[in-house]
Amino acid sequence: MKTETKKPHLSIQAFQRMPYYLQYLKKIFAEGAVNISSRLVAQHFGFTEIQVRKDFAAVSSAAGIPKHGFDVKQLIIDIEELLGYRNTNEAVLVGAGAFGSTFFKCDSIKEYGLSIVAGFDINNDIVGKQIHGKPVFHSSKISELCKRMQTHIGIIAVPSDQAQEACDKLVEGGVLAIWNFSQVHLSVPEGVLVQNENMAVSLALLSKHLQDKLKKDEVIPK
Amino acid sequence: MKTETKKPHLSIQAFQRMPYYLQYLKKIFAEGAVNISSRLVAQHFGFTEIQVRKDFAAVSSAAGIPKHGFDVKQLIIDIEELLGYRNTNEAVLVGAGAFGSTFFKCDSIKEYGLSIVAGFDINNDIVGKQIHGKPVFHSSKISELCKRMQTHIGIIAVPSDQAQEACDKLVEGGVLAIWNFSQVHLSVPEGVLVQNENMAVSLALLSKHLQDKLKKDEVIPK
DNA sequence: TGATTATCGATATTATAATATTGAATAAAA
DNA sequence: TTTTATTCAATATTATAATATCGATAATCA
Repeated sequence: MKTETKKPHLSIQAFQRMPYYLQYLKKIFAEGAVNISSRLVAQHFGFTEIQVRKDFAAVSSAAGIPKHGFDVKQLIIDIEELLGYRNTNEAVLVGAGAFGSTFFKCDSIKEYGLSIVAGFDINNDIVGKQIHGKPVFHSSKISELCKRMQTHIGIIAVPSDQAQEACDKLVEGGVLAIWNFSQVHLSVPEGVLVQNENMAVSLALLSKHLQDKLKKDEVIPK
Repeated sequence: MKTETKKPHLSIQAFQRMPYYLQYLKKIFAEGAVNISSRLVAQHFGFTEIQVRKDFAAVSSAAGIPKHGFDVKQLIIDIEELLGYRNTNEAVLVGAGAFGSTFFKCDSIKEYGLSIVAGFDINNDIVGKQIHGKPVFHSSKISELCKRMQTHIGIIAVPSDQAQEACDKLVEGGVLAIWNFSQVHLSVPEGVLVQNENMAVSLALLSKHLQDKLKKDEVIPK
């Protein structure tokens, strides 16, 4: 009898932990592990085991077994399914300069189901050329080409003052998800997702921790 | 009489919004704005005005004035102070290959108070050379040189299977904050911060949104 | 076969963050 | 000077996520 367990709600936070679980599970599976307990997983990541159990319960089709733990292989299948690494998504890149063009040669992107099919830029030195085998068009063509190619993902790697304009063109071209590497907030209509990758935010967190730490050690030296 | 307002607690979420506020405030200040109301800021970012007021209250030394709003210049000063953009932090880069070396030429990093002073790698083709004027040493020297240079920030840009080892060496060298671009969880002793920059996580979020969106539009076409 | 123990799932509690409500303050207009 | 519109601050509420508690289950061992 198949006990089709109703999956609990998966929070955004939990969703973001999934790639980490997946990477770890794949590693221990390759090393021969068949079962894994929530306690061991929790120890590895520094989480609580309750959290790990809840996370697994929210994605897994098979329940854990007392004294045995969870089926590693099944978990891998379920998480890969959830993350959608199977189906490949096509994306375009806006801003193919020094920073942006690194995306063309970045292999790990492919691994996670993203394929960059074209680049756009306003610099005439690179427009019309190919970078790592991918064509670079002028930015004025963004909407037109996105529509024609049915592309739904856009990567923004242009300077901040050009980001909103690039974003608008992508949206006009039917793009539904934007990976934003500029440092500005992007306004988009409802239904379009902006995923921000903001260096300034990360650096602020690093810098704050460091300042707090150094100040503390100064006052209370061991 | 100076009303020294006791600042409310600043949540991590709120802290991460600060770089966005700062960028926006600087822009409107350059355009001549002296005061700004929480409503306008909220509109720009798609936040609620209550949230904006709370965020500002948590960092600003000056309260907002009814009918006038907040002093733009004062906010800029307060947020810059909070984020620590004034003082520069020195960092080392582990993994100076195709991806890692882009950090050397990345200008925006400097702007946010980070200066990369050296790189490390295990590839003998680049060890001993200079990339964009910065020396690249062999990875076996990480701890030793970090100690000598008193560096407290490390950037990890090596393949996943080498990340934990690199991390350990940095920690041994006295590094207190690690910017992790690998896709694995890093174990560190208490007191050391790991800031993850995980492409897999972002791509998962993008991919999920897209799948949900496309599936929905398929079922309920407009 | 029965006791033991590791591990699970479900429910309850607490912590954190976002939003709604209310009343007060202030600049500008009447 | 009084009124009005706007915007603020403080408190209360709700939403979200993390953690703690407890009873149940299944493999192991006596």
